[in-house]
Amino acid sequence: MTTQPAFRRSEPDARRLSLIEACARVLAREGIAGASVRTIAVEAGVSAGLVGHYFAGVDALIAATYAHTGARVDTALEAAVATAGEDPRARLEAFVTASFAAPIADPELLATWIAFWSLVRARPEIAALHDEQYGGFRGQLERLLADCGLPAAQLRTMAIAITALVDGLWLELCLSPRELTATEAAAIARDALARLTSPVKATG
Amino acid sequence: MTTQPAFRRSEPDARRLSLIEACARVLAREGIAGASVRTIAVEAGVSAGLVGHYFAGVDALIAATYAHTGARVDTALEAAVATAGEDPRARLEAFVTASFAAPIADPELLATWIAFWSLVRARPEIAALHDEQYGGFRGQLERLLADCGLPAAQLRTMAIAITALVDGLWLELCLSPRELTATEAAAIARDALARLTSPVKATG
DNA sequence: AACCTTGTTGGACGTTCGTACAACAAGTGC
DNA sequence: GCACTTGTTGTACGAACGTCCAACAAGGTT
Repeated sequence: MTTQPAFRRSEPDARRLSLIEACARVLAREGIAGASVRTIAVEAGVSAGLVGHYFAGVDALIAATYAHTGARVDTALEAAVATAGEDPRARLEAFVTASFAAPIADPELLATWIAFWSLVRARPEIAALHDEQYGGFRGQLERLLADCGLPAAQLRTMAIAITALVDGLWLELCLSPRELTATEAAAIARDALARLTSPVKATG
Repeated sequence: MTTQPAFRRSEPDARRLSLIEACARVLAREGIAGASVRTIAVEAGVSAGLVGHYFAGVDALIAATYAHTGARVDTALEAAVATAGEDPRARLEAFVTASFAAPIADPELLATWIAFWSLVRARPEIAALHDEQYGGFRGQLERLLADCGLPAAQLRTMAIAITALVDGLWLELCLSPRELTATEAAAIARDALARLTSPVKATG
């Protein structure tokens, strides 16, 4: 197919990364069912044996892909918050709505997430990785909420609620983008955020 | 292992059901990676060939398991609403919090859901099944919200928000029950529901 | 220029996969 | 009690799987 030499040597980190990216593409295209060592190796343009050289198995590669993708998400979230300026309220809103725009609102991400979730129950060390990622998201949200003046006693509860809202919207957006558009999802999240964080009115 | 005859004939529907239940158990125990025709057949106590007799493949079996489990969820939700009595508000709250108690808050359900989600992107007919299940949930929620006097213009938006909230909480509850208990998830959902459905206060 | 380290290949191995099919047995109608 | 239908088994087959490893080549060292 190419006139190049049979293989080119890469720096270990670059090769690791190319395998991770290939894994993400395969997961997006064929789902976890098609994510075999061979398929991923072909996608990355390397031999099958090389995958085993860098990762203990497909599970470890999926975990690494999740970690890498999670880091990209974190970066995007931080960038969104930074762009929002100084107003705490604007920063909170930017954080919440960033999940419904590129690069986070991406079906390719969902494929990685689902593949990872499918490993959580059977693998304690993978469950720990999930807890870490989820806890980081919630922690950052708690900080933004505190900056908005939310009482400390409500921080955890409110952060969990907003995280659930964002995750649920994001999931549905990625699963059936024909039923729910990114614009609408963002609008719903903005409105729900306003309602959730406004003081409760007495019932009756 | 048994002194019974080599096989016992079952009614087709009963056999189908036993295969579906076996599939759910395998998904819960080993994840989608372990859900092969052979494994499921052993779990159901039948030969491997019989699975092919009832389902076109593992994907079709997973789809049937999803449909069956979804129907069980619908039944549980209807029962919760019926138990709540006549007050529209109580009925709405019962519907929302039912997801955080048996039989819905069950990691075994999550395994089925994740396996199903992993097929959505690559299979249009499975995506349609998801849209149907999700639409049914949201439709029922819209009816309950309408009974509570919510303006028609807000029905869709509010139902999507609440569905996302419930899904997100349920997902997190099933993924890491050590971090989030069912009781806390239900309390959060109740509180968030109250805030979401209370009139917005003018920003000041 | 000879050498060493190591990323990389390609093929071999045993296992498990999905599928197909002939043989068999449990009901059912007569 | 005999034929017929059909749910069910057991086996066999090719394809794809994960894993291993000897051989090879690229890049750095001396």
